[in-house]
Amino acid sequence: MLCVSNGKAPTSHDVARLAGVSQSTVSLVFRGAASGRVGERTQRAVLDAARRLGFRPNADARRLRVGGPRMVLIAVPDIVNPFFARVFTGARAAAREAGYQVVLSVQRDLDSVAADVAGQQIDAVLACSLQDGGRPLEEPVPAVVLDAEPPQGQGSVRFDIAPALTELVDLLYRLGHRSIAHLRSEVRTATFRERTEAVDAACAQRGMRRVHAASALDLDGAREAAGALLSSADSGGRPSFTAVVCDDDVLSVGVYKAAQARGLSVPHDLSVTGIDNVDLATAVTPELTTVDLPGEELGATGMRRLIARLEPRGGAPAEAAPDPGRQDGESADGAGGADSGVGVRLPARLVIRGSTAPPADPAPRR
Amino acid sequence: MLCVSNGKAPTSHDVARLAGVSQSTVSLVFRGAASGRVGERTQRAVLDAARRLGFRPNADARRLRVGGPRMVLIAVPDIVNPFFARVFTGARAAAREAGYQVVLSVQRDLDSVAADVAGQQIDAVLACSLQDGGRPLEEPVPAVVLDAEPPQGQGSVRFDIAPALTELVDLLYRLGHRSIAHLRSEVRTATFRERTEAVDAACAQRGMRRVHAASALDLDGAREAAGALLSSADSGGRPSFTAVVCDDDVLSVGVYKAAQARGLSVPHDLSVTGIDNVDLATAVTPELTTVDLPGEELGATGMRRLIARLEPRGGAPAEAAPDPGRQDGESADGAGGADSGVGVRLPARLVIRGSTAPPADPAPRR
DNA sequence: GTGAAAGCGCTAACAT
DNA sequence: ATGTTAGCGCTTTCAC
Repeated sequence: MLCVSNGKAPTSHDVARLAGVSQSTVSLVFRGAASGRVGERTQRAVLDAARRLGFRPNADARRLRVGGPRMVLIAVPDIVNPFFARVFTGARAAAREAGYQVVLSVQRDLDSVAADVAGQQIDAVLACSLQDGGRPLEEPVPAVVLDAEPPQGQGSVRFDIAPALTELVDLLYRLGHRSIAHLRSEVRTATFRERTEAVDAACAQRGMRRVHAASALDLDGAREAAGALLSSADSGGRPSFTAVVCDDDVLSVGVYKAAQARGLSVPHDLSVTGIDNVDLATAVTPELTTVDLPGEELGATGMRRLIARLEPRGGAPAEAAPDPGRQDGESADGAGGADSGVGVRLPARLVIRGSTAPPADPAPRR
Repeated sequence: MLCVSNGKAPTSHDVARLAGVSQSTVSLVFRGAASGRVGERTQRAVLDAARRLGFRPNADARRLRVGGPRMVLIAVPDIVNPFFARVFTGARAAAREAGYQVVLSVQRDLDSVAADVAGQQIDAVLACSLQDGGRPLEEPVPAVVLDAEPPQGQGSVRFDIAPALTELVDLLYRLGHRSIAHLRSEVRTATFRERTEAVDAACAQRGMRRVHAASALDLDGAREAAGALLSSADSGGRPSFTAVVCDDDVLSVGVYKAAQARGLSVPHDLSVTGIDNVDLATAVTPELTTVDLPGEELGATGMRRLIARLEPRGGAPAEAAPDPGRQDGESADGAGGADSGVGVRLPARLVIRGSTAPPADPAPRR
């Protein structure tokens, strides 16, 4: 390719000059609007010149002119985590369906997300599972948060996890468990606080004993935490509890591992449960009783709500107030335009599998 | 917020008018270049007017003027698959380190990727695991492909998987296995063809018998395929092989499940191996002997090579040929500028865990 | 300290 | 069938 190498990328003007045509002809050819308007020979000449220069139309200039499709940014803390990947997938599908472009931002703190928003032409933000305590996003960008406390009047979609967790504790109770452990996540977000509250409440209501431990959300951390938990024995070298309720499927697998290392069998010696229902849950033996969290649906629902806010009414409101100098006074309240029902909850569903069973007899086994 | 609602987004001009200043002052304020140049009062007035109008600077216009940071697009077929997520993560990290922005494209076919490339201002493409047979990307965008046949002179980074697989088969051989099954992926990409070739060659070399089956890359498909494989029994209701080599960890879990359903114990009755070394591999019992595929490293290496091609030399070549009319003649060869060593291979490593053991005695167990 | 003016590369009327 | 022209919204000298 003919490398101009004067440091700047070739423009349609350069192509026009090389091809011996005007710049607008180049534009016509590259937009595909050339059929019937530009001659065969000319088109070929343009394409040829473009190839030789390595010309690529400047997308920024094009968008500045025509106004590109709307873009929404989806922020998740960790795309390797299958749960977030599913949320992203669901949100992305809903966005595309509505004709929106999607950009992904993998970022833990809100400030970095804000930077990404400023750097690109973002029309709205869908933020998943952000740490508590962040301010909303000082920019006036419509946003909805997923799986987190709604920062202001921002709109949120979360799981309604308490009923399923109550049901889960009740299942354990009916199986005969009277003392359980709760392996919690160290992460301090709203959803995990809610899980703790739900488990605590359900136990209290049934008069069940309950001990705690917290762990990082990975296999190694979970194994370690679970090991410590199981070692806190009191009755003849066996733990004081007969079931472990975990905040996440990964934690449950850690418990499996720790139990196994101690010669405890799941579910015979120890019942275990998780939350999430990822692939792991059916890969392990016995398969894990868990609470299904439909991630795709969370993402899709959030995205639909966000888009609904972006497109105020059914049609385009033909009313125009061409006087831009008018005042409105009140700007303190509802900067984002609070719509009805800020804060939707999606049902979580208990999935019963083989990891829960009646507790073993006091007689030591093995 | 004072909603102008004439259909168009407010511009810096609108803000200027409302604030009673000139447009360039608004620009100064919004770039933060205002300190010492614009008065306190004026700044406040500008910010205020902006807030009331809901003004957000147009990123496209800004980039058109200033020339934004370079962007590279990373294309993967499925972001929920943890392997691709890891590749993306590695590539993204390498890109950011070099000051590049990253956009993700989750797309199976190359044409959709091309559309994404055209829609945004993309300077380069990193494409992972694309289906065979696609043309390179007709646009003159520098690209490198990951885990796939390099389409042209495009540059590629792949795993060198054959040595580890040979080592794996050899391990099985030394443990006493003489007849194995190979559970392959249905997906017909270069990497899976190579896996088959490596396994076949290693078996042939050692005079081991080998049967085949193919499966979709998910748990259900794998369970089914593995079930069929195990049912193809010949000697007293037991399969004719004593080990199953799988193209992917997920397939291995399917074999675990199918074996379990038939009362076969892993590794006692059946040795099983995988490829990938995802979380699943250590979650199952016994832990899976597998071939580790460092996804992050694949992504990072590919991205570094791509960026190296984007930045030709150490410094900026001050030489300028201001005559744009000059010809160069040859454009047929090396359109992308083939650099040394198109086609890097990253080592894959055998990880031995508990799922491989000597085959059981002919005497039926259980 | 603030404003006027010249583009960035492209598109879309409107001429020719 | 092709060329001319006027911007899109912003940044950035250079005057005042």
